[in-house]
Amino acid sequence: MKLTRRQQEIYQALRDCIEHYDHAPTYDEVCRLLGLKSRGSLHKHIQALVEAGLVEPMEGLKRGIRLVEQGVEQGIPYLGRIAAGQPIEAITNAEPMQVPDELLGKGPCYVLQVSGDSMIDEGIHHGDYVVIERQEHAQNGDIVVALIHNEEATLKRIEQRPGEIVLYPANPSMSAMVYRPEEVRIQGVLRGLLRSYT
Amino acid sequence: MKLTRRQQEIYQALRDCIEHYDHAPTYDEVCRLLGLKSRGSLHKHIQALVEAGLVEPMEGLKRGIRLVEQGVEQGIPYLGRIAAGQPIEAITNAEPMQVPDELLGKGPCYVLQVSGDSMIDEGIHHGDYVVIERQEHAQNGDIVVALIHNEEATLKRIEQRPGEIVLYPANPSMSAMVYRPEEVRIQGVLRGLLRSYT
DNA sequence: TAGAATAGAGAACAACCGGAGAACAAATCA
DNA sequence: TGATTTGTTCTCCGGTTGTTCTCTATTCTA
Repeated sequence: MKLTRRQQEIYQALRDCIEHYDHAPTYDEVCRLLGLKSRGSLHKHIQALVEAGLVEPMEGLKRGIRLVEQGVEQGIPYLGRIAAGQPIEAITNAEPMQVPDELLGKGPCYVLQVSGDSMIDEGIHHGDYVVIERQEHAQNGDIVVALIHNEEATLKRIEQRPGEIVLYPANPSMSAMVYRPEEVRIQGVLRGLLRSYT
Repeated sequence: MKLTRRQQEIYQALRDCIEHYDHAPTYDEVCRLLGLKSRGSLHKHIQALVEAGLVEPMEGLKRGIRLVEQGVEQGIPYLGRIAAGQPIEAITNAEPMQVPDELLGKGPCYVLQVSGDSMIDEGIHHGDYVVIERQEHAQNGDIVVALIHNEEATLKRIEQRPGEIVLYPANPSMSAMVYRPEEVRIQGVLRGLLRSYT
């Protein structure tokens, strides 16, 4: 979305205004500051800025005009290695990582680095980065991040049957594990994979 | 598309003008700056620049004259599937693809989609995207894009011996191929891999 | 030298932009 | 609660701005 000249002007004025004040200014205040006599006119401009992603839309609830924080290309949080034996939420040190849109799911995602070769037959190697969509349910056959006994996180293919959950590794030297449903928590579903050869 | 002398002049003036201003200038402003008295005259020149891809077309909207941003955040060119049997340079339809920095080499790179399962034991599957750094030499053991007999491009692990080049697939049902050095051209080295599970 | 290509002037036009203001509903205040 | 503020939606209007057109002058070329 490209801004017109007036929209740029107003965005600038808005930035200045918001630095000076420390509360979110109302339409009337901004109108007075810009010499506008009609809230309706301002509203059209603000609307354009909202669509351009520069101003927070106010869903009827909050009042005052707020700018969106310009978090420069945040990326997806990288949460460390999997098979490290702790729940995903527990990891706080989440530095962002740039991931192409094609590898993302629809919902919130995070990135883990794979440790071990338990999924080698699926082409998932030690050291690969996997993109995981955060969700607590999965379809049978999905590859999921599963937290077992609330302490060990692992990447496996899942099969959910009445009364039991089977986690299949993809490695001939390892065998499938069967759990009771309450022993396993799904923490996300595999959506993408990245590998660096350098 | 070739520009006339006047069109080049105007393009230069436009660049300067846009650096000075901080907003997109209107036709009238540029006319004044160039000493033109008619918008219509300028319009013809701008139109030529739009067709040359140097100025953004303004699709009926009135947002002033904007230059086309060159090269910023373009992404890596996606050149199509490998094993399609044609040299990489021959492909012209190169739409950009966003690739994380971690997967890039130092030099210019491109992206191919893998066709076939000849590298399955290396965890490279049919449909995966590979990031290739464009270079004509490789170290033994590298996975490279090799062009054979100037017509068939393929992704293989390379072993260069005196007088011969061996290309190893990573698939038990396929065997290594031996070529004379002049039969094989290296077109790039594997640097990264992307896979989507959606 | 005739004709084509290039440049500019100017008029006419339609679409867009920016603004005014009224009316309304929801949130907030007294 | 009732009154006021505040965001939203709507219509209307005038000026700006991009576009299109015709006409003319100049330069280049065959």
